[in-house]
Amino acid sequence: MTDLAKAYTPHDVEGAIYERWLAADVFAPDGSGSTADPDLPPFTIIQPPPNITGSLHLGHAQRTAVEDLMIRHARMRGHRALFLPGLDHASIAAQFVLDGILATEGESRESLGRDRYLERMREFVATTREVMLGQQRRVGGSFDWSRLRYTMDEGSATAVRVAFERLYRADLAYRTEALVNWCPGCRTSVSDLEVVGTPETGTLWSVRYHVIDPATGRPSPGETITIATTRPETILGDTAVAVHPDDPRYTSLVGRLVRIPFAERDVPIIADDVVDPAFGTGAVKITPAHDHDDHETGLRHGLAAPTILADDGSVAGTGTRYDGMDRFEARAAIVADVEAAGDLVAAVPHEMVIGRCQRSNDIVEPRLKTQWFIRTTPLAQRALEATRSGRTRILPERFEKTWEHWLTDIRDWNVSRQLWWGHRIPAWYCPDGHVTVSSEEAGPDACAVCGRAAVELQQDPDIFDTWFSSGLWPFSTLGWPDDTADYRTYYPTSVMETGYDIIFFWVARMMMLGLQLTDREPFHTVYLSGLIRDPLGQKMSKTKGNVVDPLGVIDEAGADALRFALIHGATPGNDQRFGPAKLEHARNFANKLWNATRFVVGARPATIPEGAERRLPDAHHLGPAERWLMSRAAATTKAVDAAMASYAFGEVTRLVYEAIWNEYCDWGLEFAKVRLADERLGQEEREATWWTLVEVLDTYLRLLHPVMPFVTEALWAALPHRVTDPDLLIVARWPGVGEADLLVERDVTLLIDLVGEIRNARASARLPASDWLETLLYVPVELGPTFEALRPAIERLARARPLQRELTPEALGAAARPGDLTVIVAGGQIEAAVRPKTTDDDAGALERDRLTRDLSEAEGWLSAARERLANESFVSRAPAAVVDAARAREAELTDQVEKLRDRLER
RNA sequence: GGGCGAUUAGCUCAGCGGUUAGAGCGCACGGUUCACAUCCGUGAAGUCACUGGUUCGAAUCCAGUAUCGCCCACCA
Repeated sequence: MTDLAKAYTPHDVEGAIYERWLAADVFAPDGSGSTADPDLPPFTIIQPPPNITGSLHLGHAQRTAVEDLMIRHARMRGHRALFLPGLDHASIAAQFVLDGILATEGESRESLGRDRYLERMREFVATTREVMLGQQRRVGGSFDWSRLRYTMDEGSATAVRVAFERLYRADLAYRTEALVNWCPGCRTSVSDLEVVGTPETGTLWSVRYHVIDPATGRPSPGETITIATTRPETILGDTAVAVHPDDPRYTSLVGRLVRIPFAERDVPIIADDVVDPAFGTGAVKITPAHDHDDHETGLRHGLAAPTILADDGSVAGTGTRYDGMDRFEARAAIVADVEAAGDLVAAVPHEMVIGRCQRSNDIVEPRLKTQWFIRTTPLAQRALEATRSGRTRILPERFEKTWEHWLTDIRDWNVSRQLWWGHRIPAWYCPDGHVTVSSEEAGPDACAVCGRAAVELQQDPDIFDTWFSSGLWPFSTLGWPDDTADYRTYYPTSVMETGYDIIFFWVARMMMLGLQLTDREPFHTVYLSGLIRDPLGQKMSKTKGNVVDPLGVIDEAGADALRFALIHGATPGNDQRFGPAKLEHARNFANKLWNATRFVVGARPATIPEGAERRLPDAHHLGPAERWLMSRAAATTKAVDAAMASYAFGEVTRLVYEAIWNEYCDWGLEFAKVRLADERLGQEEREATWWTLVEVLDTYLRLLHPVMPFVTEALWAALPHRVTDPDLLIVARWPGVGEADLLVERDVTLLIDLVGEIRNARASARLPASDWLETLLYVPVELGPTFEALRPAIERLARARPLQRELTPEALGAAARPGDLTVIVAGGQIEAAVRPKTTDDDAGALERDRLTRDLSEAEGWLSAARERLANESFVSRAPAAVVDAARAREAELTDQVEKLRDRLER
């Protein structure tokens, strides 16, 4: 049982509660503690698996908070809610981390060799994996830990092999020599997505090539063609010079040969449309093995494509003195040599976009390699159909445009990586070059083409892009390719929540692979969160040192506060800044809730025994405040349901925050305090009041639970429960929408306004806050019963006592004295005269100031309202309800102005 | 070169066709009333970036402009 005598300390509350949930086995949808209704469809979220070598950052915490919110809501609604946790082996990222550690030990990938390196990686990963999992627990994610998965576990390995084999058989995976993005720093190819275009100022060198005299086969004196290049080292790989076919400057040279410096190779001058005559010199060197455009050009013209770079980015195989130099060293040397030869025509600064490796920041070199590719166009077509048909929805909707654009122009996906940590590509090659793809764990028995024995086959040394296994995540985690019970029950999943920054990397790949391999959309909704930024709006990064550790935040303010802060005021797809102010706001809210509950529990009338079974408040004994509370709870529940249905989670927190703080605590508890202490009331009334507080608080705890699971669970335990309630809030039912009582809402709102106006009048006149002041007041007959029921509370909240009620406005006017403060609520529906203990000129002047201010304000609104109603089109075209409301408003303002004028003239 | 987003109170952000545009923080003034000073009360503070248009009515819809940010793109 939660000890409410103590002050709220999140740390004490949270640790114990997670253990209770685990012990009760409520996380698994089929766990012993589940209260799910098997007739309802299941609700599944497969969490984007965090990197196994990483540590939790705010982005992870946000992800878990949002996903867990949806999961807990679905669970309370009675769905079998599966929140499947996982870890990603993060091939290249993990190797990057481990390589850094090895470097400090004087070791390297090469020094260890593949087997020892992988052994070392497995040890490393074994130590890091628990860190991330423990952190996910602290955030409060209600994961089904019994279904924990890992992208390098056996299930994933099988899924990867089977997926690849099926793609191969469907001719959607192919092996070919192609230009790939090579990162010399990482010694692997990377996908187009991992190349980051970086604007930089380079140099555009103009170099004179010598044209060959066909008669002598030697450079013709005086005949040259000047090419422009930003990468002079690639001269060594040139196999042509291209000009535009319609460029008159070069027409005569087309078809001639030109000598490539240093390489001493004579290559043709060709004509091709790709050349822009206006750029540079209008003549382009063609290096088919190291440039995307040139590669295409080379294919069109049947050019050779010599590779001039080694894996580490050094020049190799050119037979020149540059062999062995790093590419940038070679560049400098070549420029110097060209200049020495008198062939450097110009060198001008040039703004350009350089492709850098997302991981190592090294400059990526296009390079020819024989690798595996996924044929994406047919897959993308199906993915596009999924969103176009609405079978899968992307939120916020605007990202569908980005999605469309990318999938429409998609290029084939290079999935081979020359790394070690990851899933080995299940392709074997026989000495004759035949390819055998097999999903068998032990590999094929024989070459699929020529039947050579397995011993003669060599497996491809490469591994898959880490996103290949991630792309299978929604179904590989549920047992696919086997037709398991989990797969049948929980696939397709429901919502895929992730950051918009990996929509292509991951979401698109899951969609493409999911549709191809399972024939279903892997989820019906993609919810894209924004990124978390620091208080200055900068992206959080280790190098900037502005990364916030969620665990530190949780230690300080609690996971509930962290979750609330991350969800409150955020909208999907929009970045949000995160700082101490938001966290403090959230923690204060948790504290408020704690104290409110403490009050309710402590306010139990003595006639109700401790531990009494929950009772619905007896409708006959409810006062207006109680009915108001119940009606407001119904309205809030309805609004929260609407917000949940539209994934407006920031709106959910706003609604519940306001209902709890500004309605329940500010007014509900204050009204109740008076009524619970009112000796003139019967036992039934006092009990009904208390049961109302319990009932409404119970509703709000349920509504808030998905956002702040720990504190709500702890507090709920301190409230009496219904017989049908489970032991834990996490598996309790989401509240139904109760009945609205609009009449009582209107009346109570008026009386709340009255208290506010009296307080305002007193504060404006600078009367001591603690004074009880004699007050005369007029309340219309129809409001009478409500007023009388709340009179003791109004007296106390307004510190207005004695409170003398007059029967008519005229009687009030006659009884009021000069010096009394004038209070007019809602155009005079309620009026009051508050009598200061002493009158002085200062107070009188302040009072006149206030009334004058009120008057001019009211006059402004009134003239606006009249203008509006004077507009013929408004009256005839606007909906009747709007016009009626405007008329009522005008009438009210007219009264207000009249009364204020009257009062000021006296 | 395309595309997207943002621009609302001093700051951080909600709101995205209907009376007087909201919150938190900050600010000013006042509070030791038995849930909470992680609190309570009162208040000040905004031509909703700009220009046009649609509409009875626009912060909200449309078009354009400006500034900032992001994504995509093979011009050497």
